[in-house]
Amino acid sequence: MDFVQVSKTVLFQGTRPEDAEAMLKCLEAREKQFQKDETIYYVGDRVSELGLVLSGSVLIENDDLWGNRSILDRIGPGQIFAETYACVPSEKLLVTVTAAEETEVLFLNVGKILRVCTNACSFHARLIRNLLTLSAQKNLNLSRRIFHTSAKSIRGRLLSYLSWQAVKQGSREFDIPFNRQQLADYLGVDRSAMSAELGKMKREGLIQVDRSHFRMEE
Amino acid sequence: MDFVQVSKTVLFQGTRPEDAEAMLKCLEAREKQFQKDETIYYVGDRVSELGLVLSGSVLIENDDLWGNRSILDRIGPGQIFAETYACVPSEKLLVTVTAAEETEVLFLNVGKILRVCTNACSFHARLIRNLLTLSAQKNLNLSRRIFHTSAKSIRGRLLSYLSWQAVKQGSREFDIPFNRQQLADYLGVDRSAMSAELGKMKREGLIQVDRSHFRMEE
DNA sequence: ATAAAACAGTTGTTATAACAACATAGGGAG
DNA sequence: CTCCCTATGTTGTTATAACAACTGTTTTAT
Repeated sequence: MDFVQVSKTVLFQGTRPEDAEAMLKCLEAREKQFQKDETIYYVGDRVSELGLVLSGSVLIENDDLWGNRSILDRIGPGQIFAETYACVPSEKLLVTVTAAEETEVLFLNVGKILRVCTNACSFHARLIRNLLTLSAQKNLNLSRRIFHTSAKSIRGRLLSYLSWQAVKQGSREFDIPFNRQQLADYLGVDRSAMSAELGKMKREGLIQVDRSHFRMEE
Repeated sequence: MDFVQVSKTVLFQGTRPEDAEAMLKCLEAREKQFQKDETIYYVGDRVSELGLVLSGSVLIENDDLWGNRSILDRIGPGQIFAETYACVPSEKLLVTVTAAEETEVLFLNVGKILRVCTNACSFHARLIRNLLTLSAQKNLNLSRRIFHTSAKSIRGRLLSYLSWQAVKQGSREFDIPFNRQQLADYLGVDRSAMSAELGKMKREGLIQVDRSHFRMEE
């Protein structure tokens, strides 16, 4: 395994490669390879290990009762998945995780991470801190999404999201990291209806739009 | 301060009162009292301390640009608030926190919790673990809410929520912890429209309902 | 340079939910 | 018991968004 690579992941950042190596031993991490479209975790599973993507990528998907699959997220190299469930092992997965391509995953038992290592492996603290930070950040992302989708109208949702972006980027003029379809999915609305609403807002002089570039008027 | 009480809070659970006492010293916790309606944290603030409610309760509210205030949550004795923001101190608060009544709050600096205590105060580990578990649980709650509100129709949202309750409670027949208004708020729909939809589903033989008691038919 | 694919905007129709206003039922308190 | 208050259900109207089908535009690949 490439410990330099591991030490640069979101979970291990701040550790040195040789520390990462020691930690993986101590944590009895196991590595596994998946073929494209292979399922890694099934909806309804209970899990106690988080997954760290070493190469390739995995899809977090919502397969509903009628067989419709919608993709919620894509996790690439250096990112982790299922960490929330692994922190609360009693909860069943609401999602399915599959390999988007040929993928190598490193599984880490969160229980072991949390238990203070008897070998006085001091890096656990760092790992736990990283985990907490990641969890908190995810939390904020989820809260924000709920926030921006709490308005009933498309316009309300757009204004909520765009105002936040303006504040965040510290300017009335800014770019957003979504195309139209992605923004519509994020806000939970129909793309064409959203497009129409953006057009109306433009005509009313509320905003200026060009592709992913926006400007909020007074 | 009552250390027995503190040791029983969500954050300190699993510690002994005498440990809690040592930890509070070590963490330089500060206690503060608020009058009813006094603001504790303002929207837009950046914070590095989480709040532990010792007595009374606080409201987490969303005050929008037009002055409408909607209450997102109420945090009572033994519960914590602003912990997510305190874990990511660069993020501005999306909400305002006010005292719902006369309230005592203990403020704890998360940075200090995360830094390993030089006094080899071993209880930090416990605290951090509790914090991580709380964060993960909150995460799951938020994810679930997004899940249940991702359907476009009222019926879809109801089925998503009710099916989940049935699975969670391991029975087609179960009670939910909401009244109609609360459920409507949770699902982000109009109460009367939801009531109508429940009636229709009842007539179609999909469900049986009596107050907060539900039964899902095959 | 051209074809193909992805992206974005437009329009008309239809389905659906919000909203408002009211009706009814339940559950205390006296 | 009956009055009151709250929770819940009902209905009709209106506003709004979804949906489908299409056009035009930009990007990418060859």
